[in-house]
Amino acid sequence: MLKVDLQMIENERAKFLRHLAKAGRRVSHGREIIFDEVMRSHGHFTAEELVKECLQKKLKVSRPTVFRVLNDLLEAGIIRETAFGDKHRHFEHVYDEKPHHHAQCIRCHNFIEFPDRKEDKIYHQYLEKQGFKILGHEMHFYGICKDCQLKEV
Amino acid sequence: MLKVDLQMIENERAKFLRHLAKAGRRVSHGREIIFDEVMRSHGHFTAEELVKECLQKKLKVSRPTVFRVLNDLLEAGIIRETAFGDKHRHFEHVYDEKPHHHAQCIRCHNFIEFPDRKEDKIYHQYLEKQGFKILGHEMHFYGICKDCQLKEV
DNA sequence: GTATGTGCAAATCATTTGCATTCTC
DNA sequence: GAGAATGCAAATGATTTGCACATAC
Repeated sequence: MLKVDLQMIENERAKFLRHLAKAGRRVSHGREIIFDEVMRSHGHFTAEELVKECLQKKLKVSRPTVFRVLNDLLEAGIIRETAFGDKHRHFEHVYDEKPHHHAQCIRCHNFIEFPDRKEDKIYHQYLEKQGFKILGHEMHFYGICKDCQLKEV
Repeated sequence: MLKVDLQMIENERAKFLRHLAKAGRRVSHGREIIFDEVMRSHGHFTAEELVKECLQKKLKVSRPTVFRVLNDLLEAGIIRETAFGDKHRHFEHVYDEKPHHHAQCIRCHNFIEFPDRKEDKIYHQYLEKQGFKILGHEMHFYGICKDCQLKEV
C-alpha cells in the first residue's frame, strides 16, 4: 500500500545525522536502531507501540532510550507529534509531505488519512482578524470504520 | 463576555438529576458542588484546573471526587471531552450548542473559539466513500495569540 | 438500614530523570 | 580519554482504585 521510498529514507537519515552533528550529539547504536524502526512504521504510531515493537524484536534498546530518541527525531524534524485525546503520545512521519488529516475509529482506534483541501482557509480570516498567528492546524474526524461496522451485531 | 444563562444552567441541572436518577445514583454533596463549579467555569477547563479551583475555595471535595463527578457529567452529556495533545484532560460544556472549533496559543495555552462553518463537509464525501461513519470532528489551530506576540522581544 | 458516595492512601500508566556504566568520537 | 548515551531503578504527574467510614434515600 504505502510504498517505502528508499531515497526518502536516506534523505531523512542524512537530515537526522546533520541535526545530531550540529548539536554535538553522537550517532549511537540506539539512535540508529530506533531511526530504522520508525522509518519502517507506516503512518501513525505511538511511543508505546514503538517500545513494544522494539522489545518484541529484542532490539537492544530500553524504554527510556526509545523516548529519548523520539525527542531527538522530533527536534530533527523527522517526525511530528499529533494531538489525540488519549494518554499516549502520537507521532507521524514528516517526510510524507502532503498535508493531510485524520479520521480515527472509536472502536479499533485505527486511522484513515485524507488530504488537506485547504477549506480551513476560510477560518484564517477570522483568526487573523483576532491577531492570532496561525502556525498550523489539525482536523480530526472520529467515527466508526467500515470493518467495525461490519462486525456490529 | 460570556453571559451566564441561568435558565440554561437549570436545564442542565435537571438533565444531570434525571441521569443520576435513571442510573440509581444519588444527589450527593460532591456532585452538587462540582456541578456548580463546572457551570461557573467558562468555555474550556481541564480536570486539574477544576481541582485547583475547588481546593483554593476550600470546597469540601477531594481530588478523586472531582474526577469521579467529571465522569458522571460526561455520562450525563453535560460536558464533553476535547482532544488536546497535552497530559491533562480537557473538557467543555455541551450546552453551548453552536458547533465550534478551537485555536490554542502555544505560549500561554489559552484558547480562542470560532464557529464551525461546515467547510469540513467537503471531507465527508471522501470518508463516506471509504465506508467510514462520521460521528463528529474537531479542528485545532495552533499558533501565537495577539497578547503573546506583543510580549515578544 | 442499605446501597452509594467519600476521603485517604496506595496503585496505575505513560513518560522522565538520576546515576553509575558503557560507548562514540 | 572526555564527553555523551544507555540501562536500571526510582521519580513524576495525572488519573484511578481499594477500602473503611460517612451519607442519601
